[in-house]
Amino acid sequence: MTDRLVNKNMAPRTTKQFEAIRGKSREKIILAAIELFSAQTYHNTSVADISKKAGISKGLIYNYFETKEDILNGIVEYLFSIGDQMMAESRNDEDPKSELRNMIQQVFQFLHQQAHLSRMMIPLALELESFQIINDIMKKKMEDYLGRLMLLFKEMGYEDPEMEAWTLGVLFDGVSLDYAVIGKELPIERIEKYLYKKYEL
Amino acid sequence: MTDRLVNKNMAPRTTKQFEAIRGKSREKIILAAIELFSAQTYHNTSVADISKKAGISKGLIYNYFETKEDILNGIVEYLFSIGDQMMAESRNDEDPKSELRNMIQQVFQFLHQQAHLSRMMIPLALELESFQIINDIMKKKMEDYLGRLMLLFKEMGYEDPEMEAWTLGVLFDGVSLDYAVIGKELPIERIEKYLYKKYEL
Amino acid sequence: MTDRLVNKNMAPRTTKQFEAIRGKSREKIILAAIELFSAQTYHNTSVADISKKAGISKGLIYNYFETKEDILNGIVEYLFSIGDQMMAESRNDEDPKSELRNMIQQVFQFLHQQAHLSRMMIPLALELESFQIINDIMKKKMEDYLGRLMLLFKEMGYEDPEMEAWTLGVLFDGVSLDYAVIGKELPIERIEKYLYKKYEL
Amino acid sequence: MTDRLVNKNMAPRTTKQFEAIRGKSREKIILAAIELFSAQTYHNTSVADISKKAGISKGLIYNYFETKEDILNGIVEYLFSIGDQMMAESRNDEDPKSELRNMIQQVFQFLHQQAHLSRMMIPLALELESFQIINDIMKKKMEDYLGRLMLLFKEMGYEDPEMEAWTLGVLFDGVSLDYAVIGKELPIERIEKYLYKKYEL
DNA sequence: GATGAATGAGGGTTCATTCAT
DNA sequence: AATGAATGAACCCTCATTCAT
Repeated sequence: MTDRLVNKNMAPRTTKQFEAIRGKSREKIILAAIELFSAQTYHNTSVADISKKAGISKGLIYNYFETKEDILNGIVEYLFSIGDQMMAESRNDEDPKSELRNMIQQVFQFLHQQAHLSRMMIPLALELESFQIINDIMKKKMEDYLGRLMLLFKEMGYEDPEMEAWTLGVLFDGVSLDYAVIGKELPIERIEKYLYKKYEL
Repeated sequence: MTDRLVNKNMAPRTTKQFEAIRGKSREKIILAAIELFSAQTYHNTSVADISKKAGISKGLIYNYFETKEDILNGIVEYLFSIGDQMMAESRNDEDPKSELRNMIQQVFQFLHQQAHLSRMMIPLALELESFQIINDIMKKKMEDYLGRLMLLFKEMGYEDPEMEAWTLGVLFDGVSLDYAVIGKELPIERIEKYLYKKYEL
Repeated sequence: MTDRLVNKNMAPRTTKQFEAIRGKSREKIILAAIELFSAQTYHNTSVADISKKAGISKGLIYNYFETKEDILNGIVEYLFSIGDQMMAESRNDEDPKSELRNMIQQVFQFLHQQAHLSRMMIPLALELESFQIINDIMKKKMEDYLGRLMLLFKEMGYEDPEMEAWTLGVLFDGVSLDYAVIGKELPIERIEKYLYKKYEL
Repeated sequence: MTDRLVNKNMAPRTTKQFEAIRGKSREKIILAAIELFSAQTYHNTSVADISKKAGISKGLIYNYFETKEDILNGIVEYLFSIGDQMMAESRNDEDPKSELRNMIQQVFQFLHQQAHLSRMMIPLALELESFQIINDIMKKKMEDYLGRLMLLFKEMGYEDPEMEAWTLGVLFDGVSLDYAVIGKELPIERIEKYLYKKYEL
């Protein structure tokens, strides 16, 4: 009789084991929720739908999230933890032009790969009162992003770097929205190239 | 001869009168729905809410609209009937520069006055499957709009009028989205001026 | 074609008609709830149970009561409107002895006929925090009742009318509790007679 | 010779040790349950609440009790084992007057110190069908108690000792109920004194 | 055209209980 | 003996829609 067998029959799981289980279940729920919220809206997705897609019971979701809305918080955290990583990677301080190029490239890459996320996040961003917490986080991130753009335009010698940054930021949001709405009919590749040319990158 | 006697003999007029009454309740419903959907989302607004705000009974709504979703069609029709009017007025063929200026001005004026409409329409545009009809209409309008812009940029001698038009169109959508989300913190006046300067209008 | 037939096919119900309908449904719900709460506790009775016993749909209950708890308020109001009537009738100012006799008689009559109401109200009275509103009403009624008893004992020349009143009031509650718990095994008739003898009524 | 070695060879002692451990967890559960049921009702207390307050896991509770309801049986047993002890102590056969005084004193002392227990037990006693077992035990105890009172009143020469006993017993229950409901606003000290005076103790 | 009572499916959430470890 | 993740039935409540009047 090995230790493992003894353990199996007599001892409760260790804290570490429980944590591993919890992590896995949590992620299953978040991934299922992202998929469904993107495809059919937060409001048109029931907790039962999520549990079904995640392959778990309805009740278990409330072992990990306090409310359905709380799942959104989980998603936002999850996405930003990925997003932050991505942004950090793009920050090569060589020169402003190549960094700006990187930033633009990243936005369009993101659209190509994760268009469904915009489809999920935009409507939520618009429900101001309901999801204030999410909005606060997004506003903070946006400011960071804009500040960075402004700095780059300043270094590149633009006359009005602030408005230049705003316009580009707004354009990014426009591209996200339009791509989410009309999809492939939006010529994102050509828009991307047009931007490189415009900023001489 | 009283109205009532006339009614007895002249069916067409009666029908018209009915339509006038119908029209009044219909419009009340649409206006109430616009207000509520803008302020608190389609999904967070109940049919009872609409009837209360419109000052009519819940049941009456189903005399004019088959379902709650059908009210959306009504709203879209209503808005476009106004929008077309607006657009026609801006079309002064004098010269492309003043027309472009008019178009930009109109977009920003609309934001100032009707920001809540974006807050309502954007999420709906994103619920692709549910509101395909709305989407089709919007796509058509968008094409008209883009075509017009392209023509103007061509007349103004731009190198790549197609992308120039797309970029401006996308930027308009970005401004709408961002203004709907962050409101007054978006410097729309300065963005507007920046555009006039950029296109030398 | 009579007026009635015309009415039937064309006009909405009058306000009065609606009120009549509402009154009937409301009472059906309250009576069903009293029966069920008495027999199996507030907590062991579901809203579905009530609707089933009342012969209506689950949803309709929320047309008349905001929450399940609100049904309790309705019950308390309903019972007190009956109770007040009863108490008013017993108040014959001839002489204190006959009035006290009436009051005692009433308590015991009530027990005989409505023992199940104690079974419902006592547990609720004990859930202090949850049903504060109900408790407030009951405390007020209790004070009135005690005040009345005190006055009677004073008029009857008792040495310590205040404690005499308290003791009798407490005894009433004890009888209610014990009768609710052990039922017929409590010799209420003999207790009643014993009280008449004790107070020489 | 260490304890562990002893265990290997002496099964009975091992069992005892296990029971000691079992006992500890069992008691922890019961004490936690009493505290919670008193403060917030049986129905408003979850098994999770109990396990948290007891400082053990949810699952462990089901090693000691078959169901949540079964915990109630445990509580009743526990309380009566204490109650019996208390009652035995009060039984000083010197003379009936001092014993009656002792009994009254004990009831009021109990109220002062353990009012929360009434708040827990009374609603449970009223849920007849669910907790029949508990009720049976209580009825038995009640009879013993009443029998004792009757004897005392007989020895003290009262005309109708049976009704005298019932009235006092009922009054005790009324005091318990009212104290549980209105708390300090019930003048229990004065009621207690009033009883001593009434029975000339 | 107009009313609002009535329905019933479905939504979010809780919780006693089980079970692998 | 002990843990807590997992289950699933049940609960309260909402709301689009219907219908008698």
